[in-house]
Amino acid sequence: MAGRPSSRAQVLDAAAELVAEIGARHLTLDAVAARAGVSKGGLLYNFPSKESLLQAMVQRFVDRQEEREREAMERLPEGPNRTLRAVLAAQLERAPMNCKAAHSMLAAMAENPQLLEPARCASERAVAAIAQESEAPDVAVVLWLAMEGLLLQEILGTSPFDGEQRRQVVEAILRAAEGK
Amino acid sequence: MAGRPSSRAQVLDAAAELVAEIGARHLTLDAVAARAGVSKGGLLYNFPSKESLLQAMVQRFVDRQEEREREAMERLPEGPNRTLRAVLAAQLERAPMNCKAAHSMLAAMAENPQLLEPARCASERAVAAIAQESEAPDVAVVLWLAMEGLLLQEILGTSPFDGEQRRQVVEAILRAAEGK
DNA sequence: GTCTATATCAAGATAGAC
DNA sequence: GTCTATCTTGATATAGAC
Repeated sequence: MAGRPSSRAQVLDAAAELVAEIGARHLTLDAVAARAGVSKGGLLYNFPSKESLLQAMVQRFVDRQEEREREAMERLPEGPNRTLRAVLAAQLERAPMNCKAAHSMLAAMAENPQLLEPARCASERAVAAIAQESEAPDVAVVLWLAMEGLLLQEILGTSPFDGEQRRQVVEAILRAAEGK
Repeated sequence: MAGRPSSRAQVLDAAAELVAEIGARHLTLDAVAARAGVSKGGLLYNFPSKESLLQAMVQRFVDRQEEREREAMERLPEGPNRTLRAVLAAQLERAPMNCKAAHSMLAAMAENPQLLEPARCASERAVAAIAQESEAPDVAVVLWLAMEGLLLQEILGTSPFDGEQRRQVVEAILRAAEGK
């Protein structure tokens, strides 16, 4: 499935970057090809249709997200809400605006809302794991939702927080997850 | 600015409904005109460009949201976090899937991310009001974020909750806002 | 103020050479 | 596996009648 790095990775990166810059509706195969440094023909060899490109973008985003969560899980000390803290750390502790990849979701949504199904399933898995391990499942899920809210707002560009405010909010979420 | 009801309201309703059904990228002027029962020429008389239509959609969404918040504010008893509770009630206590109007945001975002600026400003106002009245501003903002997360996930179609789970989460958020 | 054309162009996808 | 055409459609916007 992920054989040679080839142009595939380049194309997926280019597409994700472009959405953030020009809006999901203007994400054209021409623009993606140009940005990725391949021709439209070459692009369509790897992804036979625009939908298949968007599908791959969503899948890669979900895969990477879960990988970051596993990594965070391993380096975190034991304690209550370990999974929750891992998910929060994995998603929150990156530069606010460094979430270009997340724009993949918007492009997919704009083309065909059903393409986001893999993301919905990933959320289901995350919430199930978080709720199961927690002594206060409701609180844990609310904290997970707050993180999602912050991230989604940043993707949409509607976050009302400046850098310092964001830092404070993130702190508050993480603190609550530690049970303080 | 909002002179006669004319076709404007019909058009805005039709457009918002359509996004949810066919995806932001397929929201065409033809489709909007057909759904609204006007011709494309008639549509373009009211909204001289697609962007101006989307701009109006965003503005109306924001206005209605703040209006609901004011209404909720009036009917809520005094007590701690009154503004927060009003905002939460206004946004959460409607049918989960009855948020067609919210899809206006996605259509605008897909066309031009800058069109969401009025929404960002509205969030800024909301957060400022919520934080100012609260004795624990950080907690209040986290709860607001959780609500935003739930709503945005529902708009995107990535919410992992079924009806009963959603009810529970909403309960948990509202309870926390009451300081319990 | 609303309609019916129609000009114009952008974008997805195909065909076939290299 | 990547490229350069090219076909075809669909969508924005304009012009001008009613």
